Amino acid sequence: MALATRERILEAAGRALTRSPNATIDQIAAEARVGRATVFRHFESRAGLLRALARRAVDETDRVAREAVAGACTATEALRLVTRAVVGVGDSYRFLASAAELDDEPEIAGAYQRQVSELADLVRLARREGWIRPDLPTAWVAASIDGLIWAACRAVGEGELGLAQAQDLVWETITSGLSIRRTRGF
Amino acid sequence: MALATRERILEAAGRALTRSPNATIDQIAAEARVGRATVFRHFESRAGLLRALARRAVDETDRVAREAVAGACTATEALRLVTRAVVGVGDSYRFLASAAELDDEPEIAGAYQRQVSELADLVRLARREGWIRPDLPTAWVAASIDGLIWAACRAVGEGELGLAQAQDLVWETITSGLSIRRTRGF
DNA sequence: AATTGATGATACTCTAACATCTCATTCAAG
DNA sequence: CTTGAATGAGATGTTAGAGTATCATCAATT
Repeated sequence: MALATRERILEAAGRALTRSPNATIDQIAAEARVGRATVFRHFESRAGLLRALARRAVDETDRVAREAVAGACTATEALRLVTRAVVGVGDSYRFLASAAELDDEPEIAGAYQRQVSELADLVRLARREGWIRPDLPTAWVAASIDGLIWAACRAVGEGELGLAQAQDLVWETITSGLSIRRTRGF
Repeated sequence: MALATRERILEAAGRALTRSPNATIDQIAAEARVGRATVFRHFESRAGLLRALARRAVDETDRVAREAVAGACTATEALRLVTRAVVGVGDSYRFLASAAELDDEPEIAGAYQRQVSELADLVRLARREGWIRPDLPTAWVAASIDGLIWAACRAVGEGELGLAQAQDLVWETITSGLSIRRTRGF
């Protein structure tokens, strides 16, 4: 049952670290209903566990994002699908936000940078398709999409919104904003 | 010069904790160009320092938000001014995002809850004025404004955007979203 | 010049959490 | 039933960082 145990520990670590980013090995072990020693049998150290967990989140995000891009004809459609997909797996990487230790991990930090810049690339393509407002800098468009995805993941995690609802709302907001449309801005 | 020193330590702590949320007292003291002992002369403990810093951020945010509300005739205008104002002081509370220790401080956690619910109140009022899209839940509107404010503060902190520019962009995005307007959405 | 208060440097203690090790137990496979 | 791998429990070592205490120094006031 080695694999199942490892998986249980990772899931428990995700939950525990989302609740409190400084969760100790003891707390994680308790959350996984596992002896503390067992955690060290599966992961060389706390840092190793964090690394594995982060790698998992990055990989899963990459996977669903690539699937989404593959299923889209236009960059705009890809952006929509990627956004939906990332909100969908957001739970698995919410803990990353406050995992300060991971800044020292070049692999993880690099992967995050890559994902952000891939999002910016997508934005640039959508801009060429004429879908992005020309008056908004690409950096801001990417940043605000990121911000809205985070807001949605948090709201889902807090139980304020359902997942499907949150996925719809994020794209609606990206597309049209929060205020009612007028023929001319107020 | 006790006051000036205390202030120096608080500012340095803000910088250090924004960089790395688990910054040690030594690192904070070094950042403030101050002896480690001096930190303990001004703050009873690390938790006390964190508390003081958080209180400061909460108070400053409250102050500028109230000023903004006072200077507005409509709830919609108040929402706009509050958003600008909070982005303006965002630097002083960026460290709060990853300060896990503060979840245990009822005073701070409560103040944050209050601010969030005050934002929701403002959203409800703006909704009555007919400015908020009726199809979006209030919780989501508040959450996404929060998310966009965070995105703006981060972008400013990273040097990707200027402060004034970020303040404009946040409101533009809240109002109209990121895509070009069409008479009928696609 | 003497006094006072704030500071810096340093040495020290203490604790929480990491990490290792041992041993008894469990449980599935043969 | 036996065997062996995985586990749980707990004892032990180790270290980083919090917090305390002391003393010399410096600057401002008198």
